[in-house]
Amino acid sequence: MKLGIQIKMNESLYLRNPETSELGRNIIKYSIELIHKSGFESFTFKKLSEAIGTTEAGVYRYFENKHNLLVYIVSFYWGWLEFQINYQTKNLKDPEIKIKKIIQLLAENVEDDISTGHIDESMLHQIVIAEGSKAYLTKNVTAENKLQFFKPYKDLCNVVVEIILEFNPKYKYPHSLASTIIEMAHLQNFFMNHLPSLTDFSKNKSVDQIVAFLNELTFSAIEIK
Amino acid sequence: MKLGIQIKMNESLYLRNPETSELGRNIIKYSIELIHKSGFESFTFKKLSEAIGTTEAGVYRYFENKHNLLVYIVSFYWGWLEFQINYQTKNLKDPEIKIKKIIQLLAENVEDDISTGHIDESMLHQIVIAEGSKAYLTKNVTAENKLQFFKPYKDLCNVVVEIILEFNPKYKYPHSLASTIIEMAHLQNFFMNHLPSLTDFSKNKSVDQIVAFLNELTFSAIEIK
DNA sequence: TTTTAAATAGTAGCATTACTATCATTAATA
DNA sequence: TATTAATGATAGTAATGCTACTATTTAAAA
Repeated sequence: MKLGIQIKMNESLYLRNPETSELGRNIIKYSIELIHKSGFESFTFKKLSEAIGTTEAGVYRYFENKHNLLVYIVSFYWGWLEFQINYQTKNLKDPEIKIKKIIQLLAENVEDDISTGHIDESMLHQIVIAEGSKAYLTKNVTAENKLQFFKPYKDLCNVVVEIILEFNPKYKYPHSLASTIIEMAHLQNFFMNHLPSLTDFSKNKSVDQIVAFLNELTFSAIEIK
Repeated sequence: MKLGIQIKMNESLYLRNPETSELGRNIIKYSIELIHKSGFESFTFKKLSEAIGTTEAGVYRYFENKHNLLVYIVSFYWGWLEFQINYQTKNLKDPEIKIKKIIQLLAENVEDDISTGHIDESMLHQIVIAEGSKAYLTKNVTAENKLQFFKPYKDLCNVVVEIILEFNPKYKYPHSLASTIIEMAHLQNFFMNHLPSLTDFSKNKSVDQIVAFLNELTFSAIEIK
């Protein structure tokens, strides 16, 4: 039996669970490829269905629209990342080491995780960097938030909050700092690669520099004076 | 003679300078209103032209597409904000006070600045919070960056960089910290209003808390040990 | 085994979006 | 007055986003 991570997805994200059929899994697989290759704006269900070898209507049976599909794959990423973080920090006692591990996992380039079969986490990571915030930057945030569209993101944020408070229970802004770390791990990566003058990392484009920046920023903020 | 701030816009953003005609100024004015009201995704040149009382083709004579129009109004905002920052910090000597002033100007709700006539800066501020990052989160960033689409943003970032280095010339990440402050001044505001559990500001929704968070974060990062 | 219903796939179409082209009219300028 | 530039009106095209309907396969019940 093959060992696989099972990430339970919010049912209101889809019309039919894409994990339950070959077509469904292909929708996820090829949408990741297409969005990665040409960006979310130029991505359409028409192009996706042609890539898969099905029809537009076939895709619409699984997802109401491309926005929900984006939220689905982004949510999958956050769920997967939370799993990685829990797995890789569960034996660590020192909250300082845990935070450093988390920052590294957030910022570092992902290698494809074979345990999830058809999903290429490395591509997914790139998508979340470039398109992730489009999941919540819409006029429907409030409605979608009520449907729990952003729960995986919030859950991840709360994992970070807990460890920040473990390090310094008196720190006043654990949630804002956690969301700052998560967002900046991605945004500084995007800037480094596309708008390097907004960062200090232009020389060799290594994520290690982002990790160093975030470590300094985080620990100088939460250290107990 | 009426005193007005003149913000020189990048010419490759438009086909015809919208500042030079009534129709052009209306395009800017009503696009800010419509994007503010219904969001950038649902904004179309058709709807805009109907709001103005012209035709779609009329709008297309000024802007190649709605993306360039978004970049135009977002750029205007950054240019306007840089002007405000320069104006309000020019007599300050102490870099600590300057940084605090900048953070306040970045995070605080903008009141409409009558000196720019048809442009409502308060609405514009809301748009930049919710839609601003869509200006650069595209597959064309590199090409658009070469055309200087993001220069006003970078210029503002550099203003912050200079003052950070004035405070602590040895600080290693002035650019990344500056872009973090700018992005977070907006994103924490968005989260506070729409996804409050990602922040620590849910109670009374005051931007003062964002200012306090960013001040602490910034000065703990750059203080000389 | 046949019948029948459920699930799934494919076809076709429509309204909107994102643009482009043409031509007449008006306003500004030489 | 002639010329140019800006606007307005109208039309058209291709792509997008989505829906309704029809055909086919599959699986359960008779």
